[in-house]
Amino acid sequence: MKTPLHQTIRDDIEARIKSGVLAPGARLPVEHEMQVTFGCSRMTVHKALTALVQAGLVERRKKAGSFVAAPQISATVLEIPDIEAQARARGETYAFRLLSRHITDDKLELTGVHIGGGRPLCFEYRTILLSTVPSAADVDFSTVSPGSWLLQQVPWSQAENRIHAVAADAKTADLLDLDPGAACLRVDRETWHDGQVVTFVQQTFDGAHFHLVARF
Amino acid sequence: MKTPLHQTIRDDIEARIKSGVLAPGARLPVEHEMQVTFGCSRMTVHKALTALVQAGLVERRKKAGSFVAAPQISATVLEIPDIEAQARARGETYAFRLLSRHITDDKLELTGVHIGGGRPLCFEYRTILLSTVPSAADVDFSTVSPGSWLLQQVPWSQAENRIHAVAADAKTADLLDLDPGAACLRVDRETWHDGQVVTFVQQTFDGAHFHLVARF
DNA sequence: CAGTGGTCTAGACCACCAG
DNA sequence: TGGTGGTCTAGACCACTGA
Repeated sequence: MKTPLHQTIRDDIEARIKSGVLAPGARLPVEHEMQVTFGCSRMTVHKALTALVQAGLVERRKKAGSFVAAPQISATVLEIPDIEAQARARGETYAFRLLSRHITDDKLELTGVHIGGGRPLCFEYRTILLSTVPSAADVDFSTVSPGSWLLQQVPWSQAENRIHAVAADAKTADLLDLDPGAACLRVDRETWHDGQVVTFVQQTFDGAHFHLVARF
Repeated sequence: MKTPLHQTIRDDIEARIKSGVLAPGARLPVEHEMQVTFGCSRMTVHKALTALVQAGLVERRKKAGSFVAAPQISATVLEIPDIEAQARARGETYAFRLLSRHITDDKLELTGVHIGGGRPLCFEYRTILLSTVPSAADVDFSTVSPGSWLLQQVPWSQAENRIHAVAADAKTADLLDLDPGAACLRVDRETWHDGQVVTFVQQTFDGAHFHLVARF
């Protein structure tokens, strides 16, 4: 048997929940019982149940027991696109074309267009906080995409993405080769590191040719 | 000490990664060493490291060791809105107004508007597969939102969400009290249960007053 | 081949909290 | 207050895989 025992137990219970045999609110056997039915130690049962808790399928309360959790759509995993990686994955060329560069106070402001396969994919407006990333002032972003540069400079930051639908203004429409007023998907991402804001970026995509996918 | 030891270990390593003391690619001590430095059993160290692997901060390879993972923007957690719950959370009244109901073959087609605080929040077009949920044919959705009804009927399904930006057509604009052509955020969600499609829903939101948030 | 992580055991003590 | 889950131990064997 190459599949771990705790995985087998997890799958067994998960199948019973997803098939509806165990309805939401139903009580599961206590660890001591399952230890007997599966013929293993309590730790192994516990590991399986802990995984189910983290998956959101089970809720556990001391003294009360373990219960099938109430279903919830709320939390899904969203794949935020790495524009460069996506373009290259399609076998297309990729380039970042810098449009403007401006320094005010301690902020570096950039605008540019991500180009894949010769076509404009995304308009980007970005500010980089020089107080957090001073070296950004000396980088030539006409050859390097600021996104990938920052990813290497400031690892393991936290980010918040806000997803909007906006009408393309004249400038954006021109750059993305759209009709003015066309519906666009805009992703605003603020990135933090160690409590300090690193960068804020607005990325605007053609709504007709771009969408985000989130799976549960 | 009320915080678990494995949590302490996890936090310790996580802090060193996020502060940059441990850069991406850096090798972590082997479990046997950490067991000594933290003065605990190997299982406890293992539990902490396993949690870090699941969080995507650490990668582990047998014989090679444990390494700080390369940062990745790609995977974030998106909070798919429960329209009714959100409205009620704001202290507003909520209602679902059924606009049309139509049965073709084995599909039930519905359109309706989610209304919160007296204002239209979202236009919804939905198909429910009667072969999967036969009882849906007999439900009066003029009093019950089909989304919440289905959530109770078919627990623990899987879903895929696609997020688009679209221009409001005349009908949608009228229903949502928008100008025709206004940019709207549209969430298409297909729901599965046990390999069978349960429902497909298109929800259209006013882009000016609605956005999605995804945190990492 | 040997170092490393993955898994598992058979116990133990404790905090919590519903009955 | 006793049942339940949360945690932890000090071992053990094994699978994998990189040096």
